[in-house]
Amino acid sequence: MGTKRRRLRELAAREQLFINTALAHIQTDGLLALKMAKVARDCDYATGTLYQHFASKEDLLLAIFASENEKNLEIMRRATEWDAPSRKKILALIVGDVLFSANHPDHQSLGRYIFTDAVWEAASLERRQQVLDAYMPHHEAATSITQDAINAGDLDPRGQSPAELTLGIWAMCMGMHTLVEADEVLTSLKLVRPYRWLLRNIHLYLNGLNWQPLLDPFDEQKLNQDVEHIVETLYQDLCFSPLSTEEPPHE
Amino acid sequence: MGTKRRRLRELAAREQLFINTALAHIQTDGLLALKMAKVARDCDYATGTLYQHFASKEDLLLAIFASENEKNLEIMRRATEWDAPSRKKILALIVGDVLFSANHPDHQSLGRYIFTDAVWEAASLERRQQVLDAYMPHHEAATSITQDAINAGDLDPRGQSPAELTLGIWAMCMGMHTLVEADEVLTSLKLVRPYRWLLRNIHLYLNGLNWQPLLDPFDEQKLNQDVEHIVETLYQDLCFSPLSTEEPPHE
DNA sequence: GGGGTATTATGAATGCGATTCAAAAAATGA
DNA sequence: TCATTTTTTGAATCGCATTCATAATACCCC
Repeated sequence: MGTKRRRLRELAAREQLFINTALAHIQTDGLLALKMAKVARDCDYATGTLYQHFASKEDLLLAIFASENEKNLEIMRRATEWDAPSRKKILALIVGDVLFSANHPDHQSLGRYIFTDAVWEAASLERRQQVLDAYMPHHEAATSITQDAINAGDLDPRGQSPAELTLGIWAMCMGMHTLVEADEVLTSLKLVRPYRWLLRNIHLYLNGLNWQPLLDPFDEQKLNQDVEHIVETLYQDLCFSPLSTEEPPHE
Repeated sequence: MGTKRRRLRELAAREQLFINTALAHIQTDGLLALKMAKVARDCDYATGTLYQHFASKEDLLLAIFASENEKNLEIMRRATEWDAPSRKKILALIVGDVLFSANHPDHQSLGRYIFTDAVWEAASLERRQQVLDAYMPHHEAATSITQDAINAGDLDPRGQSPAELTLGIWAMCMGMHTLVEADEVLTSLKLVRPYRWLLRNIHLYLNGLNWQPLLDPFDEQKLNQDVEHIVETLYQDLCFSPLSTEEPPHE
Protein backbone atom coordinates (compact mmCIF):
# COMPACT_ATOMS: atom_id res chain seq x y z
CA MET A 1 0.00 0.00 0.00
CA GLY A 2 1.62 3.20 -1.25
CA THR A 3 -0.38 5.24 1.23
CA LYS A 4 1.70 3.91 4.06
CA ARG A 5 4.89 4.83 2.31
CA ARG A 6 3.67 8.33 1.52
CA ARG A 7 2.65 8.83 5.11
CA LEU A 8 6.12 7.86 6.28
CA ARG A 9 7.66 10.31 3.89
CA GLU A 10 5.38 13.05 5.15
CA LEU A 11 6.21 12.28 8.74
CA ALA A 12 9.92 12.40 8.02
CA ALA A 13 9.50 15.72 6.27
CA ARG A 14 7.55 17.13 9.17
CA GLU A 15 10.17 15.94 11.60
CA GLN A 16 12.87 17.66 9.59
CA LEU A 17 10.76 20.81 9.51
CA PHE A 18 10.54 20.78 13.29
CA ILE A 19 14.26 20.20 13.56
CA ASN A 20 15.15 22.99 11.16
CA THR A 21 12.80 25.42 12.80
CA ALA A 22 14.09 24.64 16.26
CA LEU A 23 17.66 25.00 15.03
CA ALA A 24 16.82 28.39 13.57
CA HIS A 25 15.34 29.45 16.89
CA ILE A 26 18.45 28.37 18.71
CA GLN A 27 20.64 30.24 16.28
CA THR A 28 18.79 33.49 16.73
CA ASP A 29 17.78 33.39 20.38
CA GLY A 30 20.02 30.81 21.98
CA LEU A 31 19.39 27.46 23.57
CA LEU A 32 17.98 29.11 26.64
CA ALA A 33 15.09 30.64 24.75
CA LEU A 34 13.94 27.54 22.91
CA LYS A 35 10.22 27.06 23.56
CA MET A 36 8.43 23.93 22.46
CA ALA A 37 5.13 25.71 21.92
CA LYS A 38 6.79 28.36 19.77
CA VAL A 39 8.50 25.78 17.58
CA ALA A 40 5.20 24.04 17.01
CA ARG A 41 3.30 27.24 16.29
CA ASP A 42 5.96 28.49 13.86
CA CYS A 43 5.52 25.27 11.93
CA ASP A 44 1.73 25.65 12.00
CA TYR A 45 1.22 22.58 14.14
CA ALA A 46 -0.13 22.10 17.63
CA THR A 47 2.17 21.48 20.56
CA GLY A 48 0.91 17.94 20.86
CA THR A 49 1.99 17.14 17.32
CA LEU A 50 5.53 18.14 18.14
CA TYR A 51 5.44 15.69 21.00
CA GLN A 52 4.46 12.94 18.61
CA HIS A 53 7.94 13.20 17.15
CA PHE A 54 10.01 14.02 20.18
CA ALA A 55 9.60 12.52 23.61
CA SER A 56 10.76 15.71 25.27
CA LYS A 57 12.52 18.95 24.63
CA GLU A 58 15.82 17.21 25.25
CA ASP A 59 14.89 14.58 22.71
CA LEU A 60 14.45 17.35 20.18
CA LEU A 61 17.89 18.70 21.03
CA LEU A 62 19.52 15.35 20.37
CA ALA A 63 17.65 15.16 17.09
CA ILE A 64 18.95 18.56 16.06
CA PHE A 65 22.46 17.50 16.89
CA ALA A 66 22.22 14.26 14.95
CA SER A 67 20.83 16.11 11.99
CA GLU A 68 23.57 18.74 11.92
CA ASN A 69 26.15 16.05 12.42
CA GLU A 70 25.15 14.46 9.18
CA LYS A 71 26.12 17.59 7.31
CA ASN A 72 29.50 17.21 8.95
CA LEU A 73 29.91 13.75 7.48
CA GLU A 74 29.95 15.05 3.96
CA ILE A 75 32.77 17.40 4.85
CA MET A 76 34.78 14.67 6.48
CA ARG A 77 34.36 12.46 3.50
CA ARG A 78 36.24 15.02 1.46
CA ALA A 79 39.28 14.50 3.63
CA THR A 80 39.12 10.72 3.75
CA GLU A 81 38.65 10.44 0.01
CA TRP A 82 41.30 12.95 -0.84
CA ASP A 83 44.25 11.48 -2.68
CA ALA A 84 47.12 12.85 -0.64
CA PRO A 85 49.81 11.68 1.80
CA SER A 86 48.30 10.38 5.03
CA ARG A 87 49.63 13.15 7.15
CA LYS A 88 48.06 15.75 4.92
CA LYS A 89 44.80 13.90 5.07
CA ILE A 90 44.65 13.89 8.81
CA LEU A 91 45.41 17.59 8.84
CA ALA A 92 42.66 18.10 6.29
CA LEU A 93 40.24 16.23 8.52
CA ILE A 94 40.95 18.59 11.37
CA VAL A 95 40.82 21.68 9.23
CA GLY A 96 37.43 20.47 8.02
CA ASP A 97 36.28 19.97 11.57
CA VAL A 98 37.33 23.47 12.53
CA LEU A 99 35.72 25.01 9.47
CA PHE A 100 32.51 23.13 10.10
CA SER A 101 32.42 24.41 13.67
CA ALA A 102 32.99 27.92 12.47
CA ASN A 103 30.17 27.63 9.98
CA HIS A 104 27.83 26.00 12.47
CA PRO A 105 28.60 28.03 15.54
CA ASP A 106 26.11 26.31 17.79
CA HIS A 107 26.94 22.77 16.92
CA GLN A 108 29.82 22.25 19.31
CA SER A 109 28.07 23.85 22.22
CA LEU A 110 24.93 21.88 21.51
CA GLY A 111 27.06 18.77 21.42
CA ARG A 112 28.54 19.53 24.77
CA TYR A 113 25.11 20.25 26.15
CA ILE A 114 23.40 17.09 24.98
CA PHE A 115 26.15 14.83 26.32
CA THR A 116 25.50 16.26 29.73
CA ASP A 117 23.85 13.66 31.95
CA ALA A 118 20.94 15.94 32.65
CA VAL A 119 20.07 16.22 28.99
CA TRP A 120 21.15 12.80 27.79
CA GLU A 121 19.00 11.00 30.34
CA ALA A 122 15.93 12.98 29.39
CA ALA A 123 16.01 11.78 25.80
CA SER A 124 14.51 8.58 24.49
CA LEU A 125 16.65 5.50 24.04
CA GLU A 126 16.10 5.47 20.28
CA ARG A 127 17.22 9.04 19.96
CA ARG A 128 20.36 8.39 21.94
CA GLN A 129 21.19 5.49 19.70
CA GLN A 130 20.62 7.71 16.71
CA VAL A 131 23.16 10.18 18.06
CA LEU A 132 25.68 7.44 18.74
CA ASP A 133 25.18 6.06 15.25
CA ALA A 134 25.71 9.50 13.79
CA TYR A 135 28.96 9.71 15.70
CA MET A 136 30.40 6.45 14.55
CA PRO A 137 31.30 7.45 10.96
CA HIS A 138 33.03 10.45 12.43
CA HIS A 139 35.40 8.23 14.27
CA GLU A 140 35.66 5.81 11.40
CA ALA A 141 36.88 8.59 9.16
CA ALA A 142 39.75 9.31 11.49
CA THR A 143 40.69 5.68 12.01
CA SER A 144 40.54 4.99 8.30
CA ILE A 145 43.12 7.68 7.68
CA THR A 146 45.27 6.21 10.42
CA GLN A 147 44.90 2.82 8.80
CA ASP A 148 45.97 4.33 5.47
CA ALA A 149 49.04 5.70 7.14
CA ILE A 150 49.94 2.32 8.56
CA ASN A 151 49.38 0.64 5.21
CA ALA A 152 51.49 3.22 3.44
CA GLY A 153 54.30 2.72 5.95
CA ASP A 154 54.04 6.30 7.23
CA LEU A 155 53.18 5.14 10.73
CA ASP A 156 54.42 2.26 12.85
CA PRO A 157 51.45 1.25 15.05
CA ARG A 158 53.69 -0.30 17.70
CA GLY A 159 51.01 -2.85 18.48
CA GLN A 160 48.22 -0.33 18.99
CA SER A 161 45.00 -0.27 17.04
CA PRO A 162 44.18 2.60 14.68
CA ALA A 163 41.24 3.54 16.91
CA GLU A 164 43.53 3.86 19.91
CA LEU A 165 46.10 5.83 17.98
CA THR A 166 43.39 8.26 16.95
CA LEU A 167 42.07 8.83 20.44
CA GLY A 168 44.56 11.56 21.29
CA ILE A 169 43.69 13.59 18.22
CA TRP A 170 40.05 13.23 18.97
CA ALA A 171 40.45 14.29 22.56
CA MET A 172 42.56 17.28 21.63
CA CYS A 173 40.08 18.56 19.07
CA MET A 174 37.25 18.11 21.47
CA GLY A 175 39.09 19.83 24.30
CA MET A 176 40.05 22.74 22.10
CA HIS A 177 36.46 23.22 21.00
CA THR A 178 35.48 23.30 24.65
CA LEU A 179 38.12 25.87 25.47
CA VAL A 180 37.08 28.00 22.53
CA GLU A 181 33.48 27.98 23.62
CA ALA A 182 34.39 29.00 27.14
CA ASP A 183 36.29 31.81 25.52
CA GLU A 184 36.33 34.01 28.56
CA VAL A 185 38.85 31.57 29.94
CA LEU A 186 41.18 31.83 26.96
CA THR A 187 40.92 35.56 26.55
CA SER A 188 41.50 36.15 30.22
CA LEU A 189 44.75 34.23 29.69
CA LYS A 190 45.61 36.19 26.55
CA LEU A 191 45.59 33.09 24.40
CA VAL A 192 44.57 34.04 20.89
CA ARG A 193 43.81 32.08 17.73
CA PRO A 194 43.39 28.79 19.55
CA TYR A 195 42.65 26.84 16.40
CA ARG A 196 46.07 27.68 15.03
CA TRP A 197 47.39 26.13 18.18
CA LEU A 198 45.25 23.10 17.65
CA LEU A 199 46.97 22.51 14.32
CA ARG A 200 50.42 23.04 15.79
CA ASN A 201 49.60 20.73 18.64
CA ILE A 202 48.32 18.06 16.30
CA HIS A 203 51.62 18.23 14.45
CA LEU A 204 53.52 17.95 17.70
CA TYR A 205 51.49 14.91 18.56
CA LEU A 206 51.94 13.32 15.14
CA ASN A 207 55.66 13.93 15.37
CA GLY A 208 55.57 12.18 18.73
CA LEU A 209 53.93 9.24 17.02
CA ASN A 210 56.69 9.40 14.44
CA TRP A 211 54.08 9.74 11.73
CA GLN A 212 56.01 10.43 8.51
CA PRO A 213 56.86 12.88 7.14
CA LEU A 214 57.85 14.74 10.29
CA LEU A 215 57.14 18.46 10.25
CA ASP A 216 58.36 21.41 12.20
CA PRO A 217 55.20 22.54 14.00
CA PHE A 218 56.54 26.05 14.49
CA ASP A 219 57.25 26.60 10.83
CA GLU A 220 54.51 29.17 10.26
CA GLN A 221 55.06 29.40 6.57
CA LYS A 222 54.77 25.70 5.91
CA LEU A 223 51.64 25.50 8.09
CA ASN A 224 50.00 28.39 6.26
CA GLN A 225 50.88 26.85 2.95
CA ASP A 226 49.38 23.49 3.91
CA VAL A 227 46.22 25.01 5.30
CA GLU A 228 45.73 27.20 2.27
CA HIS A 229 46.25 24.27 -0.02
CA ILE A 230 43.71 22.20 1.90
CA VAL A 231 41.13 24.95 1.99
CA GLU A 232 41.51 25.67 -1.70
CA THR A 233 41.41 22.05 -2.71
CA LEU A 234 38.67 20.74 -0.45
CA TYR A 235 36.75 23.46 1.30
CA GLN A 236 36.27 26.27 -1.19
CA ASP A 237 32.61 26.53 -0.31
CA LEU A 238 33.03 26.97 3.42
CA CYS A 239 33.40 30.67 3.68
CA PHE A 240 34.29 31.75 7.17
CA SER A 241 37.69 30.60 8.36
CA PRO A 242 39.08 31.03 11.85
CA LEU A 243 42.38 29.72 10.57
CA SER A 244 43.12 32.62 8.23
CA THR A 245 46.78 33.22 7.77
CA GLU A 246 46.70 36.90 8.49
CA GLU A 247 47.44 38.16 11.94
CA PRO A 248 44.37 39.01 14.01
CA PRO A 249 43.48 42.74 13.91
CA HIS A 250 45.46 43.88 16.91
CA GLU A 251 46.07 42.43 20.31
CA MET B 1 32.34 46.67 65.26
CA GLY B 2 32.94 42.92 65.69
CA THR B 3 29.28 42.26 65.05
CA LYS B 4 29.74 43.04 61.39
CA ARG B 5 32.63 40.66 61.12
CA ARG B 6 30.76 37.88 62.89
CA ARG B 7 27.82 38.37 60.60
CA LEU B 8 30.03 38.01 57.55
CA ARG B 9 31.49 34.83 58.95
CA GLU B 10 28.03 33.46 59.57
CA LEU B 11 26.93 34.33 56.07
CA ALA B 12 29.94 32.62 54.58
CA ALA B 13 29.28 29.55 56.69
CA ARG B 14 25.68 29.44 55.57
CA GLU B 15 26.66 29.81 51.97
CA GLN B 16 29.03 26.90 52.29
CA LEU B 17 26.28 24.88 53.96
CA PHE B 18 24.01 25.52 51.00
CA ILE B 19 26.78 24.58 48.60
CA ASN B 20 27.64 21.37 50.40
CA THR B 21 24.03 20.34 50.71
CA ALA B 22 23.35 21.01 47.06
CA LEU B 23 26.45 19.06 46.09
CA ALA B 24 25.28 16.14 48.19
CA HIS B 25 21.93 16.24 46.46
CA ILE B 26 23.58 16.20 43.07
CA GLN B 27 25.76 13.29 44.06
CA THR B 28 22.84 11.17 45.18
CA ASP B 29 20.11 12.16 42.74
CA GLY B 30 21.87 13.81 39.84
CA LEU B 31 21.87 17.32 38.47
CA LEU B 32 18.46 16.81 36.98
CA ALA B 33 16.84 16.34 40.36
CA LEU B 34 18.31 19.35 42.10
CA LYS B 35 15.46 21.38 43.61
CA MET B 36 16.08 24.80 45.10
CA ALA B 37 13.29 24.44 47.65
CA LYS B 38 14.62 21.08 48.77
CA VAL B 39 18.12 22.42 49.27
CA ALA B 40 16.77 25.25 51.40
CA ARG B 41 14.50 23.01 53.44
CA ASP B 42 17.27 20.48 54.07
CA CYS B 43 19.35 23.31 55.49
CA ASP B 44 16.42 24.50 57.64
CA TYR B 45 16.10 27.76 55.79
CA ALA B 46 13.38 29.22 53.64
CA THR B 47 13.64 29.27 49.88
CA GLY B 48 14.02 33.02 49.87
CA THR B 49 17.08 32.81 52.05
CA LEU B 50 18.77 30.60 49.53
CA TYR B 51 18.11 33.25 46.94
CA GLN B 52 19.86 35.81 49.09
CA HIS B 53 23.08 33.96 48.35
CA PHE B 54 22.53 32.80 44.81
CA ALA B 55 20.93 34.80 42.05
CA SER B 56 19.54 31.67 40.46
CA LYS B 57 19.83 27.94 40.38
CA GLU B 58 22.56 28.26 37.80
CA ASP B 59 24.38 30.66 40.06
CA LEU B 60 24.38 27.99 42.72
CA LEU B 61 25.82 25.49 40.27
CA LEU B 62 28.72 27.78 39.45
CA ALA B 63 29.30 28.25 43.15
CA ILE B 64 29.43 24.50 43.69
CA PHE B 65 31.92 24.18 40.90
CA ALA B 66 34.15 26.93 42.20
CA SER B 67 34.06 25.41 45.65
CA GLU B 68 35.01 21.93 44.49
CA ASN B 69 37.66 23.38 42.27
CA GLU B 70 39.42 24.79 45.28
CA LYS B 71 39.92 21.32 46.64
CA ASN B 72 41.59 20.54 43.35
CA LEU B 73 44.10 23.31 43.86
CA GLU B 74 45.60 21.66 46.88
CA ILE B 75 46.18 18.51 44.86
CA MET B 76 47.81 20.40 42.04
CA ARG B 77 50.06 22.20 44.42
CA ARG B 78 51.55 18.83 45.36
CA ALA B 79 52.71 18.39 41.79
CA THR B 80 54.06 21.89 41.29
CA GLU B 81 55.94 21.84 44.57
CA TRP B 82 57.34 18.39 44.08
CA ASP B 83 61.08 18.29 43.71
CA ALA B 84 61.44 16.18 40.61
CA PRO B 85 62.47 16.48 36.95
CA SER B 86 60.10 18.71 35.00
CA ARG B 87 58.73 15.94 32.89
CA LYS B 88 57.83 13.91 35.93
CA LYS B 89 56.13 16.92 37.42
CA ILE B 90 53.91 17.48 34.45
CA LEU B 91 52.97 13.82 34.48
CA ALA B 92 52.21 14.13 38.19
CA LEU B 93 49.95 17.08 37.51
CA ILE B 94 47.92 15.05 35.08
CA VAL B 95 47.79 12.01 37.31
CA GLY B 96 46.52 14.30 40.05
CA ASP B 97 43.88 15.69 37.77
CA VAL B 98 42.69 12.22 36.83
CA LEU B 99 42.63 11.06 40.44
CA PHE B 100 40.72 14.14 41.50
CA SER B 101 38.13 13.50 38.81
CA ALA B 102 37.80 9.92 39.89
CA ASN B 103 37.29 10.97 43.49
CA HIS B 104 34.84 13.72 42.58
CA PRO B 105 32.84 11.99 39.92
CA ASP B 106 30.46 14.85 39.27
CA HIS B 107 32.99 17.60 39.04
CA GLN B 108 33.93 17.23 35.41
CA SER B 109 30.39 16.88 34.24
CA LEU B 110 29.32 19.83 36.33
CA GLY B 111 32.17 21.78 34.80
CA ARG B 112 31.03 20.95 31.33
CA TYR B 113 27.49 21.87 32.23
CA ILE B 114 28.21 25.26 33.73
CA PHE B 115 30.36 26.37 30.80
CA THR B 116 27.37 25.81 28.57
CA ASP B 117 26.01 29.11 27.34
CA ALA B 118 22.58 28.32 28.70
CA VAL B 119 23.91 27.94 32.23
CA TRP B 120 26.75 30.43 32.16
CA GLU B 121 24.49 33.27 31.05
CA ALA B 122 22.02 32.60 33.83
CA ALA B 123 24.60 33.14 36.56
CA SER B 124 25.56 36.47 38.06
CA LEU B 125 28.60 38.32 36.82
CA GLU B 126 30.33 38.07 40.18
CA ARG B 127 29.87 34.34 40.28
CA ARG B 128 31.27 33.93 36.79
CA GLN B 129 34.31 35.92 37.77
CA GLN B 130 34.67 33.73 40.83
CA VAL B 131 34.74 30.66 38.61
CA LEU B 132 37.28 32.21 36.27
CA ASP B 133 39.44 33.17 39.23
CA ALA B 134 39.25 29.66 40.54
CA TYR B 135 40.39 28.43 37.17
CA MET B 136 43.39 30.64 36.87
CA PRO B 137 45.66 28.89 39.40
CA HIS B 138 44.89 25.68 37.59
CA HIS B 139 46.44 27.01 34.49
CA GLU B 140 49.21 28.73 36.38
CA ALA B 141 50.25 25.43 37.88
CA ALA B 142 50.72 23.93 34.44
CA THR B 143 52.56 26.92 33.02
CA SER B 144 54.82 27.13 36.04
CA ILE B 145 55.94 23.57 35.43
CA THR B 146 56.54 24.40 31.78
CA GLN B 147 58.55 27.42 32.87
CA ASP B 148 60.60 25.19 35.18
CA ALA B 149 61.30 22.92 32.24
CA ILE B 150 62.51 25.84 30.14
CA ASN B 151 64.67 27.13 32.96
CA ALA B 152 66.17 23.71 33.55
CA GLY B 153 66.96 23.37 29.86
CA ASP B 154 64.61 20.40 29.43
CA LEU B 155 62.49 22.26 26.91
CA ASP B 156 63.33 24.65 24.11
CA PRO B 157 60.36 27.06 23.87
CA ARG B 158 61.10 27.92 20.23
CA GLY B 159 59.75 31.40 20.79
CA GLN B 160 56.45 30.28 22.28
CA SER B 161 55.19 31.28 25.70
CA PRO B 162 54.79 28.69 28.46
CA ALA B 163 51.04 29.30 28.42
CA GLU B 164 50.87 28.51 24.73
CA LEU B 165 53.02 25.43 25.11
CA THR B 166 50.68 24.19 27.81
CA LEU B 167 47.53 24.64 25.78
CA GLY B 168 47.74 21.29 24.05
CA ILE B 169 48.05 19.39 27.30
CA TRP B 170 45.14 21.28 28.72
CA ALA B 171 42.97 20.62 25.69
CA MET B 172 43.82 16.95 25.66
CA CYS B 173 42.95 16.46 29.32
CA MET B 174 39.73 18.31 28.89
CA GLY B 175 38.77 16.39 25.79
CA MET B 176 39.53 13.07 27.42
CA HIS B 177 37.38 13.93 30.41
CA THR B 178 34.58 14.74 28.00
CA LEU B 179 34.97 11.46 26.19
CA VAL B 180 35.03 9.57 29.46
CA GLU B 181 31.82 11.17 30.60
CA ALA B 182 30.08 10.35 27.36
CA ASP B 183 31.24 6.81 27.97
CA GLU B 184 28.65 5.22 25.75
CA VAL B 185 30.67 6.60 22.89
CA LEU B 186 33.92 5.04 24.03
CA THR B 187 32.47 1.71 25.00
CA SER B 188 30.58 1.43 21.75
CA LEU B 189 33.97 1.81 20.08
CA LYS B 190 35.60 -0.73 22.40
CA LEU B 191 38.05 1.78 23.76
CA VAL B 192 38.92 0.87 27.32
CA ARG B 193 40.96 2.54 30.04
CA PRO B 194 40.94 5.94 28.39
CA TYR B 195 42.98 7.57 31.12
CA ARG B 196 45.89 5.25 30.40
CA TRP B 197 45.68 6.53 26.89
CA LEU B 198 45.65 10.07 28.13
CA LEU B 199 49.01 9.49 29.78
CA ARG B 200 50.46 7.81 26.72
CA ASN B 201 49.17 10.62 24.54
CA ILE B 202 50.65 13.22 26.82
CA HIS B 203 54.00 11.51 26.49
CA LEU B 204 53.64 11.43 22.73
CA TYR B 205 52.92 15.12 22.77
CA LEU B 206 55.82 15.93 25.09
CA ASN B 207 58.15 13.90 22.87
CA GLY B 208 56.87 15.96 19.96
CA LEU B 209 57.82 19.07 21.91
CA ASN B 210 61.21 17.47 22.46
CA TRP B 211 60.72 17.86 26.20
CA GLN B 212 63.65 16.04 27.82
CA PRO B 213 64.05 13.28 28.76
CA LEU B 214 62.25 11.64 25.89
CA LEU B 215 60.25 8.56 26.83
CA ASP B 216 58.84 5.63 24.95
CA PRO B 217 55.09 6.11 25.39
CA PHE B 218 54.38 2.46 24.70
CA ASP B 219 56.73 1.20 27.35
CA GLU B 220 54.05 -0.10 29.69
CA GLN B 221 56.44 -1.04 32.43
CA LYS B 222 58.09 2.35 32.63
CA LEU B 223 54.71 4.07 32.60
CA ASN B 224 53.38 1.86 35.38
CA GLN B 225 56.50 2.46 37.39
CA ASP B 226 56.23 6.24 37.03
CA VAL B 227 52.55 6.32 37.87
CA GLU B 228 53.04 4.11 40.92
CA HIS B 229 55.88 6.26 42.09
CA ILE B 230 53.80 9.41 41.70
CA VAL B 231 50.79 7.96 43.46
CA GLU B 232 52.86 6.66 46.35
CA THR B 233 54.80 9.85 46.75
CA LEU B 234 52.08 12.44 46.29
CA TYR B 235 48.60 10.97 46.30
CA GLN B 236 48.55 8.28 48.97
CA ASP B 237 45.28 9.62 50.36
CA LEU B 238 43.31 9.54 47.12
CA CYS B 239 41.95 6.07 47.19
CA PHE B 240 40.21 5.23 43.98
CA SER B 241 42.42 5.07 40.96
CA PRO B 242 41.30 4.59 37.37
CA LEU B 243 44.93 4.26 36.36
CA SER B 244 45.60 1.05 38.21
CA THR B 245 48.27 -1.02 36.56
CA GLU B 246 46.31 -4.26 36.51
CA GLU B 247 44.39 -5.24 33.46
CA PRO B 248 40.67 -4.53 33.64
CA PRO B 249 38.58 -7.56 34.74
CA HIS B 250 37.71 -8.90 31.31
CA GLU B 251 36.62 -7.33 28.08
C1' DG C 1 15.07 48.46 79.15
C1' DG C 2 12.21 50.43 75.55
C1' DG C 3 10.83 51.82 71.39
C1' DG C 4 11.71 53.13 66.78
C1' DT C 5 14.10 52.03 62.50
C1' DA C 6 16.65 49.06 59.38
C1' DT C 7 17.81 44.70 58.00
C1' DT C 8 16.87 39.83 57.13
C1' DA C 9 14.00 35.68 56.84
C1' DT C 10 9.86 33.58 55.52
C1' DG C 11 6.97 30.70 52.56
C1' DA C 12 2.67 31.36 50.12
C1' DA C 13 1.60 33.28 45.73
C1' DT C 14 3.05 34.02 40.96
C1' DG C 15 4.44 32.88 36.53
C1' DC C 16 6.39 30.36 33.05
C1' DG C 17 6.62 26.75 30.12
C1' DA C 18 6.98 21.60 29.46
C1' DT C 19 3.96 17.99 29.13
C1' DT C 20 -0.59 15.63 28.92
C1' DC C 21 -5.01 14.18 27.45
C1' DA C 22 -9.99 14.49 26.49
C1' DA C 23 -12.33 15.97 22.69
C1' DA C 24 -12.50 17.07 17.70
C1' DA C 25 -11.11 16.18 13.12
C1' DA C 26 -9.47 13.41 9.52
C1' DA C 27 -8.53 9.15 7.35
C1' DT C 28 -9.74 4.53 6.38
C1' DG C 29 -12.56 0.90 4.83
C1' DA C 30 -16.88 -1.39 4.31
C1' DT D 1 -22.81 6.87 3.67
C1' DC D 2 -21.45 5.60 8.18
C1' DA D 3 -18.74 3.10 11.77
C1' DT D 4 -14.09 2.64 13.31
C1' DT D 5 -9.44 3.78 13.78
C1' DT D 6 -5.76 7.11 13.70
C1' DT D 7 -4.08 11.67 14.15
C1' DT D 8 -4.31 16.37 15.60
C1' DT D 9 -5.52 19.85 18.61
C1' DG D 10 -4.78 23.30 22.27
C1' DA D 11 -6.68 24.18 26.75
C1' DA D 12 -5.82 22.29 31.26
C1' DT D 13 -2.39 20.39 34.40
C1' DC D 14 1.61 20.29 36.92
C1' DG D 15 6.16 21.10 38.62
C1' DC D 16 9.33 24.18 40.02
C1' DA D 17 12.12 28.51 39.93
C1' DT D 18 11.59 32.89 41.45
C1' DT D 19 9.38 36.89 43.86
C1' DC D 20 7.63 39.78 47.35
C1' DA D 21 4.41 41.31 51.00
C1' DT D 22 4.57 40.30 55.70
C1' DA D 23 6.69 38.79 59.99
C1' DA D 24 10.62 38.38 62.69
C1' DT D 25 14.89 39.90 64.22
C1' DA D 26 18.78 42.88 64.94
C1' DC D 27 20.53 47.32 65.77
C1' DC D 28 20.90 51.83 67.83
C1' DC D 29 19.98 55.71 70.54
C1' DC D 30 17.89 57.51 74.58
